[in-house]
Amino acid sequence: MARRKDRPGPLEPRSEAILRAIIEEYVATAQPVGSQALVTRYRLGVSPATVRNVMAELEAEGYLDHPHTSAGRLPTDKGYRLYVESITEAVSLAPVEQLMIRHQFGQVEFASEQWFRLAAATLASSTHVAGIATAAKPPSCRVRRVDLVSAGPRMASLVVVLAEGPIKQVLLAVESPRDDDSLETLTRELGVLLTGRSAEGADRVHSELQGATPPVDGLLLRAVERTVRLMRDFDASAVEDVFSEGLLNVMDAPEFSRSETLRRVFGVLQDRVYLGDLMPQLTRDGGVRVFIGSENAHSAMHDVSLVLAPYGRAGRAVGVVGVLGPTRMAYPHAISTVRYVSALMNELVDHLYA
Amino acid sequence: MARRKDRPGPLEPRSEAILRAIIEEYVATAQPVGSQALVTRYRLGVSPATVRNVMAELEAEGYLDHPHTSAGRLPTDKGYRLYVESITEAVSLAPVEQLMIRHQFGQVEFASEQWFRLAAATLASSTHVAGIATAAKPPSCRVRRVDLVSAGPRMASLVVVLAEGPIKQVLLAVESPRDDDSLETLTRELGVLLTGRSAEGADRVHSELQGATPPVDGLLLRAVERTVRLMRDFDASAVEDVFSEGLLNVMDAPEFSRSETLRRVFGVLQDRVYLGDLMPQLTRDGGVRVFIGSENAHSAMHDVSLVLAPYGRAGRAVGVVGVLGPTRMAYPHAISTVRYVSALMNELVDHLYA
DNA sequence: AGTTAGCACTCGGGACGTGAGAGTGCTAAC
DNA sequence: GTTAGCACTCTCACGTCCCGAGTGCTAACT
Repeated sequence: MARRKDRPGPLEPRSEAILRAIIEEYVATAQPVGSQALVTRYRLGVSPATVRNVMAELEAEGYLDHPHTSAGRLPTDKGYRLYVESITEAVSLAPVEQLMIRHQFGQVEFASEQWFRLAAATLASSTHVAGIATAAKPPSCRVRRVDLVSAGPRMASLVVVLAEGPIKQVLLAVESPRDDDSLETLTRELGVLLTGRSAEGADRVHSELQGATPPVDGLLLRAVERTVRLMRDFDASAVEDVFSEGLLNVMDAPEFSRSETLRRVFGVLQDRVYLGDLMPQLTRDGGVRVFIGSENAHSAMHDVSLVLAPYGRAGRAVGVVGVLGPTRMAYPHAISTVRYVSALMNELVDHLYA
Repeated sequence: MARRKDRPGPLEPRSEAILRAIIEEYVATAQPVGSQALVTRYRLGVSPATVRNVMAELEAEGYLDHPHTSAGRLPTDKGYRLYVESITEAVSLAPVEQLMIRHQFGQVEFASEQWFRLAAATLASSTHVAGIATAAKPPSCRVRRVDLVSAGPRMASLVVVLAEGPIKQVLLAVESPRDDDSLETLTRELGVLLTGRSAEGADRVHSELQGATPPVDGLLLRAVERTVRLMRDFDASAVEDVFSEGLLNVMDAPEFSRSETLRRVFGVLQDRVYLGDLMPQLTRDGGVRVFIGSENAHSAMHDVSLVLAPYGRAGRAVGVVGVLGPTRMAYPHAISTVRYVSALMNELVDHLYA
């Protein structure tokens, strides 16, 4: 061997071509692939014996694995990683698919819950794995408007519209019945007190009201307090709602036909914290990021890969879209689809802030 | 046989006891159950041979089935139906479970999205099958409040608060930039025009505005038009959002370990129309209703059962809660849990309108 | 020196046969 | 009407066997 120096540096082109072929074959068949099958199916211009030698090397360097002696090879996470690195920039989505996706986005209310759901569904159907989308969320919020409306004899509904779009609603118990006029007055007072406030600002208002003499209306105070709480909650989380579609696609993969692992994966996914922790990485370099198997922080995710990209406007509203599938995933297509969808959503959001 | 008249009327008590035992055994084991196993495990006071005779009868009458000659029996949908009829009123939920469920409902915002999600999740975890809940929805809506707030240079967010709670939001494109004051004015006009209107009322307002001379502000007109549209959509659908949790629980059942059917089931479920069609039946007689396998209208649901109950206040806001699982389901527990949860939700909603 | 043909070896998995076990239906006795 | 007895059926688990795909190694080839 020429470069038997064991430097982990770049592989020889031939080795890389073989690794690539193995991965593509394995992704397609889910079967360990052997040297014979490879040379016949891919024009490699070398004999099976040579392929075997290369395979042995690749295995020694940790790119391939070997379920048992007389079985073919399959890629390790490290192997996938190398493969993904080599294709990330290259691939772009077929124009037909671009059109189909773009068309779908025209069908629903922009930036509504439907919109995010659609993003996830589109990714799912286009890649045949699970699609994920989080609602776009600004890093911090201000009160745009507050409304207190009656919701029954003993209940009032507090509606808080935050800058950049999101709306929050909670019910408040009303100890003594109020007529609509009284609520109207309270709404006006709330508006004066809270409009334009950040969470901290609202909190200061709350403190002042608490100490006020004479004491302010109890309902007013509680409304302010709830507003503060929901704003704090909002600021604290890095992502808003998580929408996922096509989780069943992943179930189809033979490696998951049954297992308990999938259920754990879904659990982790619904937990907004996990995606939230990824946000900084994603927004920092902006493009599509791939997390392969054991590269995922959470152990429940060690058998799946995530292909994620941020979208939105830094400082205004940002979210994540992407797909989740088995590590044995069609990365080129997944990456190009995610890239396209995120770019499209960027474009649409940009239009909003143009 | 005494009553060999073949009248489909009530079974002899002994036959029914045996059917009951078979169902309970089959639900527990998912294995066809044989006469021997039955007599040893349940004190039936008769010999296996007798049980076999009864089984043969039950099979002839369509309550049992027979995968192959030398296998045990398993219940048909008709068998489950009889069984369910015989237990529906009887069972009530264990006090411990009641407490646990009640406790959970104290943890989240009343009548929020979280609340419905919780109902589904509670049902799922308590019954180990999938839980379903739809958001409570009044049969028709009126405008409680309208707000138009800026959502970027070329966008405005239209927020419509409907009576009985629900809030709708859509984005409107703004052709020429508006300052906040101008939107404020529009909001006031919208309030005057729409507050208290039903969908029809709002539509009339829209018609009048359309013909008005001089023509009214284009954005105002569009805001009214969108309000009408979303109110119509709201009125048209019998159920609002459908929340489901624990779909994976169902996947665990051996009969579904893999199959395509489940995916179709989930698809149907997310389609609000299906549950919507059931609403009239559910609200009419108010209690828990069970739909077993082929009793379900949609063919995709022929392998699963639904246990559903309405909740809410007729004329105000109503929704559905329930569970979905394999026909081989622990009906007594499912029924009692659904009944309890729906009663609890009723209680909480009643409190609101007290 | 790298490449390749040849070859012995290893496993997994499908085909096959077999026996045990569970279950049935029928008949005849209780 | 119930039950014991029995012959029969079918599934399933288990062992055996063998084939084939695949490997690693060595020796020859370019």
